[in-house]
Amino acid sequence: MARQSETEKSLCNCTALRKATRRVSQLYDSALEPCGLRTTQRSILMQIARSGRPPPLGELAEALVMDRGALTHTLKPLQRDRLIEIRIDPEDRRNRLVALTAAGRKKIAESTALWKRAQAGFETAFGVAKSAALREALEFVVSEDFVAAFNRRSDAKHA
Amino acid sequence: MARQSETEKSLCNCTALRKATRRVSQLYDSALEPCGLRTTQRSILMQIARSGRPPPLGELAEALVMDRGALTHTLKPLQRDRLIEIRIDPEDRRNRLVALTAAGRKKIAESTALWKRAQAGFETAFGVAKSAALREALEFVVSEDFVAAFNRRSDAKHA
DNA sequence: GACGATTACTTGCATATGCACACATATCAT
DNA sequence: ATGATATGTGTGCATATGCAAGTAATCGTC
Repeated sequence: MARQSETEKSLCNCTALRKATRRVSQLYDSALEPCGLRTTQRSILMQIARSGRPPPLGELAEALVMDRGALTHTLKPLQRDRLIEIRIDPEDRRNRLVALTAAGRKKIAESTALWKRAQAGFETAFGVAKSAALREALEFVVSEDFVAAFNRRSDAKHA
Repeated sequence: MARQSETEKSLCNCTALRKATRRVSQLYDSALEPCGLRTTQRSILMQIARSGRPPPLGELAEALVMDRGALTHTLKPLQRDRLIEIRIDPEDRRNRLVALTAAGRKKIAESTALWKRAQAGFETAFGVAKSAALREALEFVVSEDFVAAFNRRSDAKHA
C-alpha cells in the first residue's frame, strides 16, 4: 500500500557517498584516536610528505580536492600543534608554503601503525581487490574528466 | 631518485572516500543551489518522506548513518526555515518526532528536478551500471556486516 | 511506589568544509 | 613608472559532523 517513495532506498549517488564517508571516517578516526590525529589531518600531513617539498597552499588544496579557504581553516589545529609550519615563499610572496616540522614527521610515523590497522580492517571486510577497484573508481570521480562529463550533461541548464 | 613515499598516491580508502565526497557534494550542491537546499539537507527531507511517518530522531539518524547529536544540529536550519517540525512523541515523551511541513514537501518537489539533473550528470559521466554498482558497494560499507568484519580484524588491538 | 539502570535527546566544544569578499603581490600593456 | 588584471590567500559566516557530559522520561524490581 505504501507509495513507492516511502519504501524505496535512496538512489542518490551523493548521499550514498556521504553516508559511506561518515561510517568509514568514524572507523578510521576511532582507530587513529590514540595518536590524536583525524583521518583528514593525517591525509594532509601525508600529502605534504608525498610532495617532497613544502607545497604552496593552493597546490596542496588541489591535491586534496579541497577548497583553499577550507584548507586554511583545517591547517590551523595542525599549525597550533606545531606539526606544520607555514612560510611565505620568497620566490613569490603571495604563496604560502606548507612545511612539515620534525614533530609532524614524527606524528606521521606514530600514526602509521594505527592507520595500517584500520586499513587492514577495511580490506579484510571489503576485500583487497575490491578495495583497490573502489579507490580507482573514486579517483576517477575526482578527476577533471569526470567533472567535465558531469557538467557537459547537466549544463543542459538554462544558460 | 625520489623516495617512494614522495611519489606514490595515497592508498587510504578513507581519504579516497572523503576526496570523492567533497568533489561530488560540490557538484550536487551546486546543482541544487537554486532551491536553497544542500545535498545533506535534501537527503534528510527525503529520508523523512520515505519513512512514511514522522520518525523519531534516533531512527532518522541511524537511517542517515549520522550521529544523533550531529543530526540535532543539522536539523536546526531546516527547522528555522519551517521545512520540518519537531514534536514530542506523546507515546514516549523522550522521543522527538521529526515531521515534514507542507513547505518541506513543497521544497522536496522543487528540488527534485534539480537533483535529477545532477544525478543524470553523474550517471552520464560514471555510467548507469557502474553507478548502481558503486551505490551497492557503498551500501555494504555502511552495513553492520561490514563494520563487524572491520572491527574483527582491527580489534587485534591491545584490549 | 521509590530507586537505579536504561533510553532518547540536547548542548557545548572542536574540527571539517564551502563560498563570497577583502587583501596583498605579481604581471602586463601603454 | 602606473594603473588594470590576474593570482594566491586570509577572513567571516554558515552548515556538517562527532564526542562527551548533562537532562528528561521510562522501565524493571523489590
